[in-house]
Amino acid sequence: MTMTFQQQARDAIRDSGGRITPQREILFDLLAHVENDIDADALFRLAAQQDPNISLPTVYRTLNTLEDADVIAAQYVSTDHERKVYRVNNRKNVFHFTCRRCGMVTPVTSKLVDQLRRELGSQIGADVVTLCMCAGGLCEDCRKEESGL
Amino acid sequence: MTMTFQQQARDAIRDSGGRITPQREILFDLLAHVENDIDADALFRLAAQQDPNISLPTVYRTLNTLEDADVIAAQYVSTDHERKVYRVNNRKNVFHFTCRRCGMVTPVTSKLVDQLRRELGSQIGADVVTLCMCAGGLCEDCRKEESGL
DNA sequence: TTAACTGCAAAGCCTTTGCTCGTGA
DNA sequence: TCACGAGCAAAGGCTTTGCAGTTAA
Repeated sequence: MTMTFQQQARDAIRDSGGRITPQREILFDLLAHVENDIDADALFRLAAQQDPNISLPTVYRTLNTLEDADVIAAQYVSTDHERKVYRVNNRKNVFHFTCRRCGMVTPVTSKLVDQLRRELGSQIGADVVTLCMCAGGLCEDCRKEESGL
Repeated sequence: MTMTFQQQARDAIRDSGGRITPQREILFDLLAHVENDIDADALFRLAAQQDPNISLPTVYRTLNTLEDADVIAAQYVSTDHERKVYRVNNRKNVFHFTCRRCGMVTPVTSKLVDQLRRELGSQIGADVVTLCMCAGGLCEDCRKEESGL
């Protein structure tokens, strides 16, 4: 019996004493349909199409609430991590490679990530909930171009 | 024949058309002797002990220059990545676990990291230079305390 | 000489916070 | 009813940038 993301979100928020508002429902819906990651600003702009009065602080507050409730997870993606992105809590093994020359971002995945999470957990006795990884370097094309210089 | 970090830094900067200033020499020396990671502000305060006139923008500019030249690498450490830390380019397998409850930061290491870097490289054909990882969750003590609630 | 660097001050950028009004339960 | 959430505006915190004077090469 699977619960929709929206239901999970509502439950998690209510469980922590929070309330369900129209703005939050909009955000739950958007998050449920987001392909991969989304940052606060992009989410805000999508939400604004449905409710032009929604505010950026509301988006941030809702994202933080959902993050605290472990319904979504935050990661950094871009070359410089300059902005957080959020993701529904599944497919935690996907992370990103950013080419430092052309800036292209490639999603990558590896079974080693789960292995790493487990190893890490037993190493320090902690409960490793989030494992944020960002890889950087030269992509195949840029490597060729640089060696051709 | 090993080169000191200071020499590497000087060479890399000169190779890219940069100049060696007294401020930069101070920073090279400090970086060479830093145990693990250091953030811009901490480096700035150390440098200020040697030259009270050194400025934070100079520290940032030098760090960025060294990062561009691959002499140092930048990573994020704290729970929210709110600040970059820099590290001399070795011991790349060390990363950090931050407890989201007490905020304690534990350095961890794993052979899987190198494995992951290689797997990643062959997966996308890229040259994976940096692999920044940040783990988060509950540390052993906090886990006990939370379950005892 | 002259392009690069420095220090200062200010701007940028993302995110959070204070405050007052509104509203879900 | 009333504590929690929304919007607005402003503050925070780290990092970068514009500018005019200075300096390495």
